[in-house]
Amino acid sequence: MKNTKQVIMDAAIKEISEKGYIGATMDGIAAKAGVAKGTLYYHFKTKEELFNFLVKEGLSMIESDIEAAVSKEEDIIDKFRQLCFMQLKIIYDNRDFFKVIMSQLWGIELRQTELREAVKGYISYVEKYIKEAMDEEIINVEDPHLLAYAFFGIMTSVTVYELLNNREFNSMKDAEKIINYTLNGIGVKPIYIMD
Amino acid sequence: MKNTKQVIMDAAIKEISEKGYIGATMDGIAAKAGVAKGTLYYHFKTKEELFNFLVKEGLSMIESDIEAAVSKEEDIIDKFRQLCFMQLKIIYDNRDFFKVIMSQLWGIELRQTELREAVKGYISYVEKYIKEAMDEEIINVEDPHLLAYAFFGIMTSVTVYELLNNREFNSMKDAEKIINYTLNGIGVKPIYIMD
DNA sequence: TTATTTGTACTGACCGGTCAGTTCAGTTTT
DNA sequence: AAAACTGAACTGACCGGTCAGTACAAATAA
Repeated sequence: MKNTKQVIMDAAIKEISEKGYIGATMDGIAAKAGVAKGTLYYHFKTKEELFNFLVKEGLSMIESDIEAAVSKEEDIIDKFRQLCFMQLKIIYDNRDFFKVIMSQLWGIELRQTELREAVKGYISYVEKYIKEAMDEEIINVEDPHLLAYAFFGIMTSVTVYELLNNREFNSMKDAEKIINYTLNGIGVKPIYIMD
Repeated sequence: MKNTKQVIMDAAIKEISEKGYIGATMDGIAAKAGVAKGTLYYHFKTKEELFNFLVKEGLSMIESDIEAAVSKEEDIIDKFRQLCFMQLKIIYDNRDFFKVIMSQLWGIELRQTELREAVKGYISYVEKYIKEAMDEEIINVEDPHLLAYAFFGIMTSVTVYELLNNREFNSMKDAEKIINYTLNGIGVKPIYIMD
């Protein structure tokens, strides 16, 4: 039998990804988890606590997965490639979790501002690699901070893409395309805009 | 005196951008609009109807604004530049509306699947321009469909960026950078990943 | 024994939606 | 001109359903 806390968290991710934080009900989560409502409150004091725990767990899991894959590579180009690829893969594999993040990123409630801080931390982590790649002259960007966000945006689009076309995202192949666009751009020849 | 329906819609955008659709209350919207709750129901049958109306209005407003700016340009390069720039500008200028869209894009409720269809339509509209730019050999992409989504993702990141750094996004300057990355890429030299 | 889980029943705050009534700028009647 | 009427816009108290969280006695697992 699986760990109850984990079962509850998976159910919560599913429920919240479908209905949003407020729309998700504790009864619904209990039903999806196949446990009694009391069990939820045995493991988590409140709905809010369940949510915060789930976010923290999920993000740190993702970060360590990426770290593991990236640090394994020796070559800096391979590292950067891995970073891009792993992000796409993990987001695709954890679509529901990512939907939870995306849907809860925008408001002014405490849980949302806290979530944003957590995401900010994650983006900084990516930025670190961008800077590293810059130092090694693999890539060349004027504003690595802005780029880290643009990067995050591209990742987002994967989930949007899959959601809007409900066709399976071919992570291997499509990741390759996106990495290619990112590195080489889409312009036929360099075009400098406005100055 | 301003049009009441418009006042209500502005208030609703503000409220929903802060609390999400379910978190937003009709009482809260009424308070923000400075009208009685009954007035809301005089103009809109239900909360859902108010939301749908607001989304439809907002998206079509954005599309026509972009269309106006883009079609004004003669040169195809200028058109593409305008498309990029206008998207960034409009999203930045209508942050709250965009937050509403982003927070409601993810669930399985009817209003959410409908919203996704609307956004899908908008992305197709952008894709049309990408294809046009391809035909004119301004840009070169293997998969314009995927690119249109990546494009959408980059736009997203603008709002995330501003939200996470609560610093003003310098739309003119930062849009330029993003357009530049998009066209030229960030790679120092072409790198072909995995094959 | 102790920790965990169950299921039922309950509470009370909150919120979408209702509706009887108000306000008031016109319009018609006398 | 004064009185009576109309209808669109608006008001806010109220009702009914929903749901987070509580309570707890009994069962099961470790």
